[in-house]
Amino acid sequence: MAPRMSSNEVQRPRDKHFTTILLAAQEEFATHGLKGARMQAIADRAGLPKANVHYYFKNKVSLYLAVLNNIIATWDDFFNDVSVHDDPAIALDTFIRAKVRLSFENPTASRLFANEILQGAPYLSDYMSEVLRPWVNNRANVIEEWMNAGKMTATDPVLLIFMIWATTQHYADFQAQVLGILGREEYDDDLIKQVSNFTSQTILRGCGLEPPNTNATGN
Amino acid sequence: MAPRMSSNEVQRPRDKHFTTILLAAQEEFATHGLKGARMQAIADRAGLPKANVHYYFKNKVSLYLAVLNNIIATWDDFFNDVSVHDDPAIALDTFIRAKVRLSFENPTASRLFANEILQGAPYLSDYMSEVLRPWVNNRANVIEEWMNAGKMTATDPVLLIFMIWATTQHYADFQAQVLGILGREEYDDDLIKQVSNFTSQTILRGCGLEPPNTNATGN
DNA sequence: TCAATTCTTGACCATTTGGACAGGTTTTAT
DNA sequence: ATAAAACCTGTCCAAATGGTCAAGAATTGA
Repeated sequence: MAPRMSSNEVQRPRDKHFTTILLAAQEEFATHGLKGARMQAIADRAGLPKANVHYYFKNKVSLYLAVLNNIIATWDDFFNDVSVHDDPAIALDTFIRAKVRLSFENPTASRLFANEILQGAPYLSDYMSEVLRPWVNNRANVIEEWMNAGKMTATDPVLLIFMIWATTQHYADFQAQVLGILGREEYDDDLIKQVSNFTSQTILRGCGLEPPNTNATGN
Repeated sequence: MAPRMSSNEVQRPRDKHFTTILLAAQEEFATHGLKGARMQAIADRAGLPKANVHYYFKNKVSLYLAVLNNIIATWDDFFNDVSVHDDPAIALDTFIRAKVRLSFENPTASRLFANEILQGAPYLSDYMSEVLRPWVNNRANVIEEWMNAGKMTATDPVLLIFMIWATTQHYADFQAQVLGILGREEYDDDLIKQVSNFTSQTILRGCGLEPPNTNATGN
């Protein structure tokens, strides 16, 4: 899965192609899924002959897995560090805004995941049960303690996390629909701000929290 | 696209195969998208030889379009009939619950749409701009009048519709993820109820509305 | 009854697709 | 300098795939 490296594990300059292919594959897989993706299309996106792609990646599935792992490794969630002692309004507001920004600025990763999950998450079932599930439960506990402390309305914290994911990822996964309905050609900073504000305010209010001052936060 | 019919336009018994194929294709396209879907797989799902599928549908794209049109024709939205004179809390609650129910009980249609939009909605751009866009704007106007009348908090009504879509469809499109995180094998009525209540309550509160009594509505 | 129409399907074909590979070029280490 | 290692790619191939077709079976209308 990784390129052959010299014994001291230092990446060589040539291995930039490795990254190029990974990104090209991410785009192709994100729009067409595993079965729908074409190795030739990936090679074209990368600007390389197909045989060169096969030099770096044994076959389509291993390339797909490399892309998935690469995305997962990149994720470093804001919400990780939040604890009971933090202010829930600020924590959730920060989390939501970060997710919206990610959706607008790096939609392909989100789309690739969406595609994988639409197909029944055949290559992510382990990740789901062994990584994501514990993460969600852990974060849900923090939210629950906020609720127990009377800092916010008591509801299901897991469903709250689902709601935040759904609303924010929507702008990555359904970009074509959003743009079509808004009658726009592309996303711009104004829309990010608008969506961030709306989403944060509506969800926080929905949890019985007072949204932090919008003008003060500035994004 | 339609099967050959006798001159008086009455469907023959044999044309049940038409529907069978349409449903089989819907499942295959929902999980693998247009490019990823295999005609043989559709034939297998339908329990028919591939050549028979081609008797009813000229080629893959025309079958895909037939499925899309069939789904769109099926949709009859609760929220269509709502007007300014209705109570926003009841109208939105009803809308949200209907969408949740649809997501849980007929997820394939939602997934097929998700797949199409992930690919950039190449076969739905007309539908987006000529049907969905007017619909959204029209419904947004109703919501806006509620806001102007002080019946609910003033925010962006279009983004509110997006939020409702996103949160409800999430349970259809990301079923594999939801089940994986909840550690369940399948959806059940309890979860529908739980999700309906949570989603309705949180979004309504987020709009400054008092959610209708949960126990009274019964679903 | 019987001819016209509709439906069914095994066999087949052209193209696409994932992938192998050999022979060559470039880089690296000594 | 030179051998070893890493990298590149044109060419090829077997399998998969979308789609055709002709011959036959079933149904229909008169």
